[in-house]
Amino acid sequence: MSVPEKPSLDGLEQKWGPQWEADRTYAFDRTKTRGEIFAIDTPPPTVSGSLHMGSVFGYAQTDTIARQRRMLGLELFYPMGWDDNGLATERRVQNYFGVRCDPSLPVDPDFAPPEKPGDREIPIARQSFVDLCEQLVVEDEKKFEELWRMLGLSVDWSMTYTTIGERSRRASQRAFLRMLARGEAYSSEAPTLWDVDDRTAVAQAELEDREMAAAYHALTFHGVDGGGDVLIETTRPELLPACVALVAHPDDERYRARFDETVRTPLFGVPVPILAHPLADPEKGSGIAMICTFGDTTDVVWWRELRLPLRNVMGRDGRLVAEPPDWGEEVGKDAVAQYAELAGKTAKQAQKRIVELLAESGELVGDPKPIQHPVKFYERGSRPLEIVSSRQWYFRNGGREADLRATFLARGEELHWHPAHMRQRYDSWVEGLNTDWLVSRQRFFGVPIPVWYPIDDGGEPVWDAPMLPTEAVLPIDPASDAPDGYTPDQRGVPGGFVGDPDVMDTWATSSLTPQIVTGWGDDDDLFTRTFPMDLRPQGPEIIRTWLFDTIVRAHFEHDSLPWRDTAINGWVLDPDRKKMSKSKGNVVTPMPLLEKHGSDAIRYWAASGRPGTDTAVDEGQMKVGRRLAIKLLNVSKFVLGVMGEGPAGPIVDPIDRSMLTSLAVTVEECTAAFERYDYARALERAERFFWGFCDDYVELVKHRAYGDAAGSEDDGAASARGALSAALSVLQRLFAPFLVYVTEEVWSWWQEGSIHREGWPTVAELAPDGAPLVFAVAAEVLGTVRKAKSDAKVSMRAEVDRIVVTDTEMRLAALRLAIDDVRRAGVSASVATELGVALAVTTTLVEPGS
RNA sequence: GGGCGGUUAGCUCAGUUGGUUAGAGCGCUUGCUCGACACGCAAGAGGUCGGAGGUUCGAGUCCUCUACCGCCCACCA
Repeated sequence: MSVPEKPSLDGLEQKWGPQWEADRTYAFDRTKTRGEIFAIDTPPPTVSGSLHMGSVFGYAQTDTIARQRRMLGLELFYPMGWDDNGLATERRVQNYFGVRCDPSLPVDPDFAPPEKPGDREIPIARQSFVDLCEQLVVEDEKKFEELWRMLGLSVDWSMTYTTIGERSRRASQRAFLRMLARGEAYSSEAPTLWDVDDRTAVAQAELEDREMAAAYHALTFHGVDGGGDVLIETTRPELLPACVALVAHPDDERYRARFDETVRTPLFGVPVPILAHPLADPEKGSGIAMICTFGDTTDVVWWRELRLPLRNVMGRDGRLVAEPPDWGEEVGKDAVAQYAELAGKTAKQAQKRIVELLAESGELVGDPKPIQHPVKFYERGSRPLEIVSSRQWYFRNGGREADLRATFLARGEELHWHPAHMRQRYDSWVEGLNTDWLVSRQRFFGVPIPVWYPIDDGGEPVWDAPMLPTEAVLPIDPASDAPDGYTPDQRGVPGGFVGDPDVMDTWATSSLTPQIVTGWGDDDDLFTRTFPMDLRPQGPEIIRTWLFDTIVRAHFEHDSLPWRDTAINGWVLDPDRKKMSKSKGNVVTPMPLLEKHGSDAIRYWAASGRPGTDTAVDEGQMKVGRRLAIKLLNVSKFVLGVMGEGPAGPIVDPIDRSMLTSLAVTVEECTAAFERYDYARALERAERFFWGFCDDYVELVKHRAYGDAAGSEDDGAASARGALSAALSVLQRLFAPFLVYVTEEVWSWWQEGSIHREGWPTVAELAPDGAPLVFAVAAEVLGTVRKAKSDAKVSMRAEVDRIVVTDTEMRLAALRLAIDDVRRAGVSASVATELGVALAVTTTLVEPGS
């Protein structure tokens, strides 16, 4: 046994981190079988610069559960990954180096990124861009691992994966091919939500609404064959050249007589029909809307259901296309001339110009009326999404099939949610799905879609006849590999082939993390030992993406859930309880806080946040955690100190057994709480007992434990030492999942091996038959004596002549069993008891000088 | 428009199936250097548990209505 003279928290991270690594304390033993393993599908954090407090919060909570399960004797399968593929990384590379990917450029072998990003982004070849992405993520991932190690996450770092890594690409492409073979993946030319800055399609799951200022513009459509003018209101007058119809509600009396009539658009004079559709809202604007291809998703529904023609004007760069759409033969040159005023302009510029033109022609009625309305954005985007028609790959997810939606709702019910109410978010998301999952992205740093297309004799790709690789050759890159039966020089020539230019969305790969980490398809032995996994911990904001998508993939591939339980952590708020966001500049970075308060203190803060409950970054709470850790150092030093005074045990004294019984109750509560994934309650229970143990029990028995009682040694002293050491062992282990460094330190003072590989405390190892009242009453009496001394403003060491305790017979009987400990803890000459109805204590202090 | 969560001491939060004078930490006040602990210890002040009604012997805890805050979802011309 070796206890430092002056215990300290400083340097514990640097001392134990390398030790755990050297001892392989958290290494996974793959000889264990499925029932002996607890498998956690750890979220791979997005690699985009730095981790934030929200990640620290969630991962620290998960780690407490991992550690408690490990102490229960389960073998932890707990790998960490980095989600480095995708647009987040591309964005970061663009900003970090000041470059932009232009896939039309050839590779410049001498290319080197600028020292500092310039004012204008430098266009570079695809491969050069991908190289920079790979270079930067390696840097970032090093920093991420450093932080996680400092935080004390008990992952097996030898199993780390990345979503751009070879294993992930192989799994992702294999799953894609299998879904294609089963008809769960398909490609289709269709209207698609499009980000004009990133120049890629985006999925429903990546949308967010933002309140934007706009204005209703009232426009006159002209009746033909004697029909009167029709007034419509629109927020997007610039899409007038894309107008294909007007639409009103079938029951709307104002327009009922005019359905199927033709009117002509203002400025362009294009004939369009007036149609009826129940989605038209009589309350909105003038009750009749213009349908354009496409202003919003409602236009898409109308266009599809009313079988309208396509008149696209919006280009993929967010500017109106050069040529006007096909308006039919009877529309004259004037219309083409009017359109030339708009061609090449952004939506905003075009709107300004067309409003001027409409005002001049007198077809704009009154002034535009400003409104605020929600507009769809890509969640990372800065300009509103447009809708363009394009060929894309989709995975079926129930967006177009009610049966499949019902299947996924049932999967949601099958999953155990912690807290349970988080399932509501899943349900409302699945119920609200309206398209299949769009997985292709017109981007560069991602898993390529493993498909080629033949090129016909006319030089056009045959999109409907994709050529596929065999699973054995995966992963492939269709941009550099050639399909079977072709040679590389046939790329891009008639009769040759072309690779699919797109990559998969990052979620199309990260939705396979359970398959990737468990070795699906690569390591069948590991797979059967670990899949389906036990727990998916994650944040609430990615239920609709990561959690749902992962369920979709496992359902199709394995006809099962990917995991049994999910624990959804809360959101982290800034110290003023505002949502943290980079744009607000209130993001708190973790490393300075870890260095200031210590890892255990940060973990304590995180574990104090209830499951699923939003929690503010609170340095006060971190200080409390630090204080707890210090207390654990000191009380451990005390207990181990008195153990050096003489033999420990057997535990025969009633108050010793009473304390241990009370601790046994705490152990039960902590164990039950952890079973429900409620680490916060477990911490709170352990902590509550611990402070009572330090403040009351230790004070009550310390004199006896020192062996001062009847000279040298007696049974009482041995009993106290036995109880103190039994309690210390249990308490150190109860705190081990939370305060990982300090518990390892104090454990090392008197035990062999890591505390993190010790058994979780059990009721059986404590005295389950003590009378809880003995310790409780003794502590209460001691408290009143302390109050008397405090009121008298004297030291707690001040001598007392006489303590008289009045209470009920039952409580007095309990007290008598500990009366000598109470007398000495109170520094009193005597303790007398008197029968009464409730606790009352008179404390007679020895007069100073008497 | 639909749904979920929250509203308890100045602040941040506990309060498990309804049960004696509602808890903790921080902050505040007053003391205390005693053989674990001044990165400490002890004691104290401070709340009619958002509002209204109801069930019950008894409600912070259950029911109804309501206000406010946060979030999720929604076809948003």
